[in-house]
Amino acid sequence: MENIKVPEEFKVLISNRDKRYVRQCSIDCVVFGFAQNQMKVLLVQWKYLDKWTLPGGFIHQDEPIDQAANRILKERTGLEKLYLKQFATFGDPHRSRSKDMQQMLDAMGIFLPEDNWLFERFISIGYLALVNFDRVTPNTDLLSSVCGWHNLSEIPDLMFDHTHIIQTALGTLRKQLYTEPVGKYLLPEKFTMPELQKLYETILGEPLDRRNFAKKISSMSSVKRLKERKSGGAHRAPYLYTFI
Amino acid sequence: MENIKVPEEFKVLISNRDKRYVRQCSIDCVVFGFAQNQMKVLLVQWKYLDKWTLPGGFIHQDEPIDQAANRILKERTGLEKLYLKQFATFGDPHRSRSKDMQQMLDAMGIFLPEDNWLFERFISIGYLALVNFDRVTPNTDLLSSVCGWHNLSEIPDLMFDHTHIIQTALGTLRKQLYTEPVGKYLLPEKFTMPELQKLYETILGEPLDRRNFAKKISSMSSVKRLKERKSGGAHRAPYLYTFI
DNA sequence: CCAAAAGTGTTATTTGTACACCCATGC
DNA sequence: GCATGGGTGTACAAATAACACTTTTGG
Repeated sequence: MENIKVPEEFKVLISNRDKRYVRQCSIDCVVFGFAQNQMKVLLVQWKYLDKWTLPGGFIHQDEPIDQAANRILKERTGLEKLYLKQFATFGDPHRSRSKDMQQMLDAMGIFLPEDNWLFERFISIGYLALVNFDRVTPNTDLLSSVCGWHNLSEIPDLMFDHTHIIQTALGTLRKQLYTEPVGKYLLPEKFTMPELQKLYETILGEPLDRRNFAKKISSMSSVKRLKERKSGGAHRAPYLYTFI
Repeated sequence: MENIKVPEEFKVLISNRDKRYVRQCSIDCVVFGFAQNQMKVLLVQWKYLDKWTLPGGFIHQDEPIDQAANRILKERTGLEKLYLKQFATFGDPHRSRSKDMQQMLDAMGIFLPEDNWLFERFISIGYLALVNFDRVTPNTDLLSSVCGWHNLSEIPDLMFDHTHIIQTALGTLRKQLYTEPVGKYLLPEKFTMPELQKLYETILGEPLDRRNFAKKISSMSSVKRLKERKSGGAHRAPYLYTFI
């Protein structure tokens, strides 16, 4: 373990937590993207450990929680503005599983007293984000070796209760499908009706009728058909649409 | 102020907070009841102060948050089982308004250092409860002089952001009106169709058509019409219904 | 000209909404 | 017998669901 180099500033942070952060509260973000006809979730892999988590962080003492979630995701995705909504708060006392935390610290060669704040119970506020896949530049930080997309259907083993958090977020997204313009955030500015339909089918996990879907979407005032068509593909060129 | 008698155990609790509770996290409950054709909200008035708040409390370190909310409400209402759902988490850094807290302590003749935990920022998890008005026995505790029902339309000035929390809870309740069997929790076991309709109209704040309402409710499999009618009232005796 | 995808319209069913008359009861 | 509230049905409109053919394009 001696050859592992843990950044000094990290050691300071975790061994002597400063008072900048709200105690025992954290934020976990489920960032959904859509690409290659798959729903994607942004995950972070921890250095010195082969485990993944959701991107998350802590809340500054003077910071609104929505703003904290935005800050955390700006660091991870490079995006300043994105669809971001609180969807649930997770407060099982065993959700943080200090064993996972211990394992991570062991892997880094860091040994902390039992009363260190990292072993405290955390209550986590879950945020659901929708982003345009192509605009995201996943960023690592001091503690993470990889930050990247995973297919929602092939999520690796996650630490803590993060699998459960993703499932809850997906349920929330499904409920909101026809009340929030999810395509506006998940698709590029211009998109075709079949692309939008595929997005809906992927989120719902079931096929939809093309004609009824087009009718339903066309009745939404926020979706506008452009004069252009998407050229380049094989077969008949589909119209492009955009959200106003 | 010298003649105010503050319980000794309370002084111990607030001046030297024990480690039983999760730091900087609290729970606030919006308890809705229905009586006299009015929506009611349970509020607590603080001793030595003329201000009201929602019933709330803190979370034990080893306690799931849903269980904490249940414990808090059992103390306040006497009810073990009630409809109780997390609906949002409130995390504005100024929501707890330490000025309110200071005023309360001043009124009690208690002077605490600035770094006392009571002046910390609190992030509060909002719970929405639906209860049968008649089954509730509102209870006071060490710190509260009154715990009682208020008409939702005549809520007094509340401390902190509790007015906002109630508004958010009401919005949540309205959205859930036709997906959750709210009558099951807000009305007595047996009720009439006009009573149920009045409940819905009160929550929505708008009149509904009698025939269409009855049709809609009758199509729900969870509502059953009994053979009995409600006797005693003037005019034609209405049928009784119940949730299965 | 053929395969593959995109565009479009009609019908039947269900759901929602508007609306009026008769019935039971207490006074 | 009348005022009040409770029970019920029908007709129209809107939304939903099922379903098939034609057009465009590349190869």
